[in-house]
Order: sequence, then structure tokens, then C-alpha cells
Amino acid sequence: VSRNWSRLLRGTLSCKVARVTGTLGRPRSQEARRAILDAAVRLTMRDGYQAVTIKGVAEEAGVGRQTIYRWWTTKAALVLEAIRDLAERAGRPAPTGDAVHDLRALLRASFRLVPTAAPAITGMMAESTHDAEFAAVLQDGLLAPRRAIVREILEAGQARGQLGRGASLDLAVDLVWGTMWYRVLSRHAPVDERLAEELADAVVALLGPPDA
Amino acid sequence: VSRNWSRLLRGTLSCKVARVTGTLGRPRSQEARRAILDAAVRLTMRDGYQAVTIKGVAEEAGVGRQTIYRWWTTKAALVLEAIRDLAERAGRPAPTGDAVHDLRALLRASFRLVPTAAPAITGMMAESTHDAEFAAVLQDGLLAPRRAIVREILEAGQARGQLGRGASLDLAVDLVWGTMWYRVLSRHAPVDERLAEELADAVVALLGPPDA
Amino acid sequence: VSRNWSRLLRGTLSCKVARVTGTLGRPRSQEARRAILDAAVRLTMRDGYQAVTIKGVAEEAGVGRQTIYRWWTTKAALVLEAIRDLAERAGRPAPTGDAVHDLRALLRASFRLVPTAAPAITGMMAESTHDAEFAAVLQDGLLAPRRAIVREILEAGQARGQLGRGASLDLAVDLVWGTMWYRVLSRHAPVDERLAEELADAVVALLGPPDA
Amino acid sequence: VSRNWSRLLRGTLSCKVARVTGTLGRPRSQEARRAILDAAVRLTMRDGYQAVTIKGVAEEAGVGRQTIYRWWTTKAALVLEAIRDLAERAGRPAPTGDAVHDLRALLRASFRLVPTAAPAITGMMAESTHDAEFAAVLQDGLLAPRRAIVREILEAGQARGQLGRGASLDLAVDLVWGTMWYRVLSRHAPVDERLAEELADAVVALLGPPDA
DNA sequence: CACTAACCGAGACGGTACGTCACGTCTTTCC
DNA sequence: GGAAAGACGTGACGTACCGTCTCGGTTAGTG
Repeated sequence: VSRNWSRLLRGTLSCKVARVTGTLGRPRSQEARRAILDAAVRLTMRDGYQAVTIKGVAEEAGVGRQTIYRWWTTKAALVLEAIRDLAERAGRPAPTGDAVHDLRALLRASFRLVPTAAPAITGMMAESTHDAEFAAVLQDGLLAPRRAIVREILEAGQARGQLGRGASLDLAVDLVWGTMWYRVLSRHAPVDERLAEELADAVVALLGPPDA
Repeated sequence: VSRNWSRLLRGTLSCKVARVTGTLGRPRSQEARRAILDAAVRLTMRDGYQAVTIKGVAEEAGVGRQTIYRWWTTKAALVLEAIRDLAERAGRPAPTGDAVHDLRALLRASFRLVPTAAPAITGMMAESTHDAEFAAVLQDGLLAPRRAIVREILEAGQARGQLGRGASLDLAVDLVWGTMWYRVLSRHAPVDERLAEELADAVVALLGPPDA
Repeated sequence: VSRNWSRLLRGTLSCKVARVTGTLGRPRSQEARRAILDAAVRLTMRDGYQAVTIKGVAEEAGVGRQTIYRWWTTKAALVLEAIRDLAERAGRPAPTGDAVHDLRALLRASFRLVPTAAPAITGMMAESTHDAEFAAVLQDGLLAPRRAIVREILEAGQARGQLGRGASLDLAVDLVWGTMWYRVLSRHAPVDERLAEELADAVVALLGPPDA
Repeated sequence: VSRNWSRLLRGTLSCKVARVTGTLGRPRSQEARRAILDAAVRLTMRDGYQAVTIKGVAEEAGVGRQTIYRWWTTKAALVLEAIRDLAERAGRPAPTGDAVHDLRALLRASFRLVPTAAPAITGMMAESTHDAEFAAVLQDGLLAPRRAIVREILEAGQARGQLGRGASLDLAVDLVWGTMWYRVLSRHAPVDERLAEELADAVVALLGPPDA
């Protein structure tokens, strides 16, 4: 679990991850910790980041409010840690050797999570716009990993000669996720399997034919 | 000014645009109205939509709180009306006959507004995720017009044989704005002139060569 | 009503008795004020001063907590103003021209209030021991007036030649009320009509025979 | 030390005076016990009974909070045991054979302790008004013994023909201590040597001339 | 020109969430 | 097994805004 924390917690938004004074006293209750994080995820998903309240999380978790304040400095730190699993839960389909196929599979899987995760993450994106530290943590913990996955698929495709090099990979990656988020936020068009197809095709077209 | 209202106000988010009871009594103070709208824009730009408060707007405008509640039903209605000029202020560079050139010019102009407008609009996008009505109004009043402009440019380019028809225009439009918003929200990469170039090129690549 | 305030409020424990800024805005709700004071009296009587809580008073009064904080700076100020009527309600039997009879009547009437008022006032006396300002206000508002009444009766008796001058009136007064309070607090003996008789007799004995 | 406990502890406020389970395990730390009792006395004297806190005592004593809860059931039990020495420390001047002189000496000695002991005992008296058990223990442990001393002096004076029998001794005793406490609580007049004189004289006047 | 209805400012109202503090209980480890 | 350390659930604290309400004081138009 703690493998990814170094990145997540590099800001001061961090939870207080370990006792400083040593081993004395009653140890932290893992039940409470899990209940809090689960409640935070549940509420963030249901109501969106802005509507989440420390009090609400405490009640949903059946926990004293003070227990949350003891371990997390802000709502931001709490929700960020809680939401981290979204990205992990999204996981990643196993690579098949066919870059375009892999990309399609990834996008289909990602798009299926949209209805659940959208209120949470869009709210956090809005929060990012006036909280640079929050933005950094959100970036490192959630968004960058998703970008990295697409990038790896595309690089593998280029390496195998399945994809060309006609445009910056950074741009290609942003086109993919940007389009998804734009539709999620704007809701003027569905985020469905058809979009997954179209985006995969668009990336192929953008990168152009493989080098001869 | 009121030409565009029918679209903006088609939901119940509308401000109370005209008194029902007739013409008796003191007429509405235009000074107060302007002060309120200006204050709303100022605060939304500065702090983001979520942080805007009716009380805050009232104080910024030097106006009684009730005067706002009298004329606008919700914060959403107030801010939406106030923010409308953003889209208009963005305006649109005059067409030159060269679709790619026009697209580049439009993007450059739009990107310049990003630092100012981002906190406002990203917050409103987050709000959209749990307020369908708000989403509809935001969509019609701000986002759809921007999409329409790009679409017109691209259609004109196709009509003039400058651009191909290798992909759906809807997708092309979403790629452009989606990438911009994704970078605005995520802040992992700049939204600058270079991105304008790259996006214009990407659209060309995506649509493919003009039909012979 | 406001006749006695000057004394009651001579400390900074005072409630904010009048708006400073003038006449603007919604005027203070007298309903809320009465409900708060009544609730404060009720709770102080029932639970004692120490157990009274601003929150509890607000709920008992059906009032927002902020409304209390707006007008009273501390629990002490609130309860003191609220409890003031106890002394007034105790009132004073009409003088008859017979000092000993008057004294007996006063004591009997006072002792009847003891079961109701004791928890309130003993708690306030305890508070007095570590809050000098509170002590001063309690003194002036509640205790001194009661002492003054006894003193007046005794002075009248001396003037009419019904009572002697064999001891300091201050001491006589303190003997009376002190004995009552001591039994109220200590509860080792009843505070009843018999005590009223005994105390009246004791005062007569103490002051000695009238001057020839 | 334990001679007086039977009286002090006849209520259920009692400390847990002996381990039930026998002699196994680590014996109770006498250092901790003394530190706790001393801290309790110190804080009760300084801040008054109401302001005393188990947590505060634990910190003042340099002791874990649980160690207090292990041995005393309530704050009341702890403070009562701790405060017991006040009465003993007050002690009692040696009888001289002159009742009035003895009474004066006792009062002078008692009044000298007032500044130290008042916050402690008045707070406990207030507590008594809504805690009958506490009242009983306070009564037996602290107040009754003081009353008994005065009563003994007066009875001895009557036996020796120095004092009359013109009033109930119970009343005389309550007049003395009541006046003292009333002035302690009310603070409208000093509790000093002059008061000792006056009270002794008042008792003489009250009891009247010795039987012929 | 006086009336008068409606607007406007100010601000008190009942609420709700905040973050802090201390409570008394509990659960560890150390001695 | 006692003692310390300290996390736990609880609940009052005082603050900040919320959106509503209720005042006195404007400010046009109409009668």
C-alpha cells in the first residue's frame, strides 16, 4: 500500500502518516482509518468533492470528528488519500502486443468508470484551479499515472513498428484524455465505446504511418 | 444584449427578468444591477465559482443581500448571467479564407484568456456534474458557442477543399477544446501558442488530405 | 425594567444593551430575547449554574446559538441578566409597622423560594470565588438588595423604638442571611418557618432592649 | 491516615480502598498516589472545585490519566479525599477553660485559612446542591466536624456557667459558621479578627446571661 | 403635489459546518 | 499486573456564512 505514498504525499496536504514519538500508547485504529477512507470515497463519489464535509464523513464512518482531524489536516488531504484507489481500481487491461487494441481496451475500461468517478474527480479538478498544492498532489496521484499508461502503450506500439512518430506523444496522450474529460464535464456527447474507437483511430491518424 | 438571453435562460435558473406586477413603485436600480454583475464576475474570476458567495458579492458590490435574492434565484443564475460576457469578450478573429490559419488564430486568442477565465469556468464545469440544469445552461451559453465556432471554421475549410473528411467533425472539435481544458485543469503542460500550432496540425492530420 | 440595570451592568459582563450603530437594519427580536432569558432561568434553576450551556439555552429557547452570542458575551452575563428577576420576583412583604413581624414575614417568604432558587444561586456563588467581576455583579444585582431590605426593617424598628442598638446592623444582617445560606449549602438542617422564628428572635436578642 | 476514612467514605463516592483480587501483581505505587492527591489539593485550592479536571490533575501529578480512574471513581471522590487535610490542618487551638476566649481563638484561626481554602470549599458546596451523595460526604468529612468543635466549646461554657441557655446551640453554631461563609462567598465584608470578636459577642448575647 | 407601492441598505434571525478543546474510556507497550 | 502514553467517541465551545425576514429610508409614477 505504501509504495505509492511517497508521490502522493510529497505536498503538505499529506496525512500524518506515522507517529513521530515512537511506539508508546494505543496504536492507531485501522478499523477507524478504513471506515473513514471508505466513507470519504463513498461521499465524494455520491455528492462531489465540494459537497464533502468532514462532519459528514465522520458520521458516515461512525467515527468521531476529532479522529479525522487527528490524522488529516484538511478535507483535501483526506479525500485525496481516499480517492487514490480509484486509479488503482481502474487498473489496466493486460497488454496484448497490439498497441491499438490495447489502447481501445484501456479506453473502454476507463470509460466504464466514468459514471461513478466523474463527480469526484471533476470537483477535485475545480479545486485544483485555486489550490496549487492540491493540484500537484492530484496530478501526481491520479492524473499522471493514467497518462503514463497511455504513453507506454503508444511507445510500445512505436517500438514494434505498429505506430508512427508523426506527432508528439504528449499531445497524443492529452488528446485522448482531454477529449474524454471534456465530454464528461460538458456532457454534450456520450463517453462510450464508440468514442473509444474514434479516439484510437484518431491517435493512429495523428501519429501517421510507421516509419518505413 | 438581450438577444442571447433566450438561450441562456431557458432553464429555471433564470433571473427574474421582468417584474410581473406592473409598473408601480420604484423601478429597479440599474446601478445596483451593474454593480452586482460586475462584482460577481470579479469574484468568480478571482476565487472560482465554488468560492463565490452571495454575501461576498453583495459586499463587493456595496449592495444589500436581499437585493440580489430579489432578482436572482440562485448563485448559479447570478454567476451564469454575470459570466456570459466572457464568451463574448473572447470574440472571434475575422475569417481569412484559410481554415488552418483561422483555427490557429482562434486558438491563440482563446488561450490568452485562459489565465483569467479558468478558475471561473472550471468551477462551473464541476458544478455541472451534479446540477443538470446548470449544466444545460452552461452548455448552451458558453461551451456550445465555442464549439460551433471551430466547427464553422472546419466546415468552411472542407467546403473550400482545404481540409479532408477523414473523421467526424464533432470528434475534431472535441479534441481541440478537450485538450485545452484538460491542460487547463491538470496543469501538467502549458496552454500556449505552441499548443495552438500542434492542435491545428493535429486536426489537419486527423481529417486527412482533401478529397482529390 | 431598566431602572436596575445600571447596577447590574456596571461590569463588562454586561449584555450588549443597545445597538451602537443606530437604527438601521432589522430590530432586535424581543421574542427571542425573552425566550432566551426564560430558558436561561429555567435551566439554571433546574441544573445549577455550572451545568448551564449556551448550546442548551439556545435549544431550550428554540433559538440560534449565534443569537445568544450576538447579545451576550459570556454565559455569566447571560445567566446574571436572566436570574435578576429571581430577586424581583421574591419581592417583599408590605411593612406593617412591627419590625419583628416584618422580619419574620420576609424570612418566611424568602425561605419558601429556597428549593427553587438554591441550585442557581449557590452555583453562582461558587463561580464568584474565581471570577471577581462576576462576583461584583452578583453582589450588586442579587445579594446586596436582599441585605438592604433586612437592614431597612431593622432600622425602622430601631427608629420606632422596637429594637435596640446593641450590635452592628451589618452583623445582624449577615447573621440572618448567612445562617440561611449556610443551611442551604450544607443541608444539615432545614430552612423552614421555625428557622424564621429563631432568626427573628436571635436578632432581637442580639440588638438588645430598646434604649430606655 | 485511614482512621477517618470510615466517615469520609461511607458513600459510594469512595475511592477503591483496597484491591479485591488479592496480592498478585505489582503493588500500588505510593509515589503516584501521593503525587495525585497533592496535585488535586493544589489545583482545587488554586482554581476551585469546578475547574478541577482529572486530566489536569494527571498532568500536574505527572501521572497517566488511567491511573487516577483506576483508583477513584469520580472527581468528587478524588478531591474529597485530597481535601480532607484542610479540616485537619485547620486543627483546633487548645481549650483554656474560658469558653468565649476559646471561641475567639478558634474563629481567628479558622478565618486565617479562608483565603487558601475558600475556592475549594465553596465550589464543593455548589456541587453539593445537585449531588446529594457528595453533599453527605462533604458534610460528614468537613463541615460537621467544624460545627462540632464550636458546639463543644459552647457546651463547655454552659457547663461551667460562663454561658446561658437562651437559645438553641444548633442555631448559635450555624450563626457563627453561616456568617463566616456568607461573607466568604459574598465578599461584601471582610472575614477578619474583628468579625471573630463580633461573632463571639453575638453568641454571648444570643445565649443570654448564665442561669442564676 | 401628495400618495404610495416597490426598491434599497442594513442587519438580526434560525441554521449548519467549521476547527479546537477537554472529557472519560480503551488499548497498547514497557517495566 | 501496574503505569505511561495516547488514540478513541463524544459533545460544547466560539466563528463564519448561509438564505430569510424585517426594519427605516428612498424614489419614481399616478391621482
